[in-house]
Amino acid sequence: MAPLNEEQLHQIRDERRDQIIVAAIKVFARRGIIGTKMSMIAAEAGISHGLLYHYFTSKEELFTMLVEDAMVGAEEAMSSIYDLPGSPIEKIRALTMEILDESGTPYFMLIHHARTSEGVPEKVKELIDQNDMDAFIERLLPLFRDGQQAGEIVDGNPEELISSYLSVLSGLMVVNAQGIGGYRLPEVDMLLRLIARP
Amino acid sequence: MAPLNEEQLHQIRDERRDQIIVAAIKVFARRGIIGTKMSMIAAEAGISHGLLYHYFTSKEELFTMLVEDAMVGAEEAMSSIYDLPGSPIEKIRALTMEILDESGTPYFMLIHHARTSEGVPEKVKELIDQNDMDAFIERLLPLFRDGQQAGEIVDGNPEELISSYLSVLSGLMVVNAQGIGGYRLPEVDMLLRLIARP
Amino acid sequence: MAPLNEEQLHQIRDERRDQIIVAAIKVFARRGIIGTKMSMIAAEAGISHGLLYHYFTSKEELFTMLVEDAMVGAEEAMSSIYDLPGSPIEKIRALTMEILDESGTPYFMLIHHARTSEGVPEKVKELIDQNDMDAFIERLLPLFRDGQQAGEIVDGNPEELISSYLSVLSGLMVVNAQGIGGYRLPEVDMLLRLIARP
Amino acid sequence: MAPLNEEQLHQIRDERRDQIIVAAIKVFARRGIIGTKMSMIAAEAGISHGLLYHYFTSKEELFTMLVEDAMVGAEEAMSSIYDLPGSPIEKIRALTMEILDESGTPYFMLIHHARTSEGVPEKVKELIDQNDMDAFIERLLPLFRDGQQAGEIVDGNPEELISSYLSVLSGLMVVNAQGIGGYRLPEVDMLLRLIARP
DNA sequence: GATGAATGAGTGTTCATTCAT
DNA sequence: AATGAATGAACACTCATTCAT
Repeated sequence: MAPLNEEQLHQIRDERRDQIIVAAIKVFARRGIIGTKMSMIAAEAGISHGLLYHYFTSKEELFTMLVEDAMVGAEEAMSSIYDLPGSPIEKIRALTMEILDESGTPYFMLIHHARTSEGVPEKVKELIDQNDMDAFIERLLPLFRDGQQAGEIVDGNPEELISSYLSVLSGLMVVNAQGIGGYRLPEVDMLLRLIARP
Repeated sequence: MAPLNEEQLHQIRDERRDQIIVAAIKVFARRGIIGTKMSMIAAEAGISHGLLYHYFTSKEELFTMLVEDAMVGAEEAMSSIYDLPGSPIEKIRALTMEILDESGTPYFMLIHHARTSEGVPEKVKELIDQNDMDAFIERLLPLFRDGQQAGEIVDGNPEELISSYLSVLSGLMVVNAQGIGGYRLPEVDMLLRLIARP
Repeated sequence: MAPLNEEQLHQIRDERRDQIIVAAIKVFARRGIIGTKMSMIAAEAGISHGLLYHYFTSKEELFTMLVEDAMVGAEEAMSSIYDLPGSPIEKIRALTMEILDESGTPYFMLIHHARTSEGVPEKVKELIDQNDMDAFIERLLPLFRDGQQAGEIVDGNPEELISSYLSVLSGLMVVNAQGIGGYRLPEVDMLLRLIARP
Repeated sequence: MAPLNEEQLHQIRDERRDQIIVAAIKVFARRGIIGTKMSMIAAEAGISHGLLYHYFTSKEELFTMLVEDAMVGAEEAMSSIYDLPGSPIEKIRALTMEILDESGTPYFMLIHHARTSEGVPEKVKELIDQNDMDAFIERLLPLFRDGQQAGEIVDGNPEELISSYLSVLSGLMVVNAQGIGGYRLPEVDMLLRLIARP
């Protein structure tokens, strides 16, 4: 009796959801939560604003979901480097390149906006504050320790090294995110000097 | 019945203007142009929101003026290091500390917001894009060249070095500006490794 | 391949229509025309909201039709008491119980909402206003006259007696309709004191 | 320095508040909380809708406040009859007339809507459910007991008598509230027969 | 100069209704 | 006939800006 079978329906829904998500990441990343109008997302996704609300209950919910996804994605990226071949410093080089790679930027922008904007549910901010940097440090600690023992990485408190290094990367992503120009993304080799032993 | 003479009135005007400017920098820097409500600035300045409009025609005008001032101020800071004693790298160290110093942050945040926000007249954005980084490079070029010749600074295209270095500093200011935590400001010595010869 | 013959289709149509009508009465009676969403009716009827529009052109049309039906039904109930045995006051007692009986309430609520809501076409309101009470008075007039002559009913203008009595009953239905509590449905004997000679 | 002194300001505020309250009661009473648009209240009060929000945070808050006020007012009306001269039944007659008087109707409509509508904060519904009828019964109990002892009021559980009687009055107000006609407000003497000993 | 009441354009969200399948 | 994705008009609420005092 059903005019569209279960599967077709499911497919449409998934397509639309993805359309919306892609559009939303793009707009949110550029403009933040306050600067983003639902109508912008709808326009970017090529649908009516009403349809957004078939898929997401509210702007807040949509943003929150994206941030959570972004955090999972960031952590996965962080973890994945252990599977890579090479010495610690080479792994860090690979990670650095992946982070600064254009495709990853929107996720970091999302997290940045989540941290600094107003309209974000307190719940999300706490989630980010607690999770974020500490979780990343946790992940990278073994790698940096190895690097220090191997003499590839400068001495000093490894937690501080990691958080400093990640802060630099985050900052670069934020200022570079909008292609609006002016800033320059340093070469990876330059960035590695922050932590690499000469 | 004439309660205030010309001069006193003038003085009040200037005082009020300054109050507003200080308050506006503070709020704009933290929240950006969209996230800032005129009422917030008024509250921060301790005046009524109506009075704002005696001094500035609009939110946009106020923001624009602050950005322009900030750019002048940043350039002055840049220039002033030539008056400092010490080797090139020591001057850069001093500049770095000044930039990252809390008091300077709002100006950079303003410029950052001007670059990335919507409500800003295109005219201002262009002004910033073209002026900003190039002007800074111009200023610092002699210093970096000296450093390279003295063997204190790594080889390579000095313009790229400068813009990379300033991009890192800008990024750090942006992610650190809100005291919201998570990020860590690296030590100056660590940052200097980006450009200093070992 | 012709899976259903004319008659079966017709039967389905009628069944669906009835499902919708029953559901709509229930929801409209409780929540009024504004408070009722088409999706509520669809859910109550166990069908999709899209299907509603195969059977009724609009919410307004559906509501209007129900009200008209309700008025016919109410008038029939009014008339039927003449077939009952017993003295006038006993007939009125029976009518009172039937009206206040839970099953009859939705119809009166519908009429009440039709009278007081906005979305209802003015045409329907007028219909109700003119028809409603006067038609009922017409129907009951012989009964009340008989009762007065038999000394069972208090003296006075019978039209006024009837409309007052019916107003009391209507009011009680309205305030009791939602089981939300607080109000109490008086005993029939108490209500009859409004018109019965002691 | 202040352009309008404290007192003038206060007066304006009070005037506006009252304007709004009067307008809101009128519109809410007629159309309920869902059927009432803020723009209707603004129009009725002769102000812009924006100004409503200088005085009340939200539609819900406005409605809630009115209901609370109405309940206080209703209780005061209830209590005041003890100050009246006359026998119990005469006091009840006076109360009945006051309740049914046109000026009191909006308050009861408000309470009615609060009880039956959807958009009402659960908090208010509970407040009403618990308070409302029981509080009224409490107030009137001594009076009805006196009346029964004096032989003016019929025998039977006085709480039930009171709640039945008040339910009848409430119902009449609801069906009569909109001047839309059809219904008839019974004479006080007729209503008193519900409880008065012949 | 100073205040805050007042306005209205703009944004998030809901829901009746349409339509491809 | 039946479904649910899709649209857009309507409404609550916010906030930059104006203006009487």
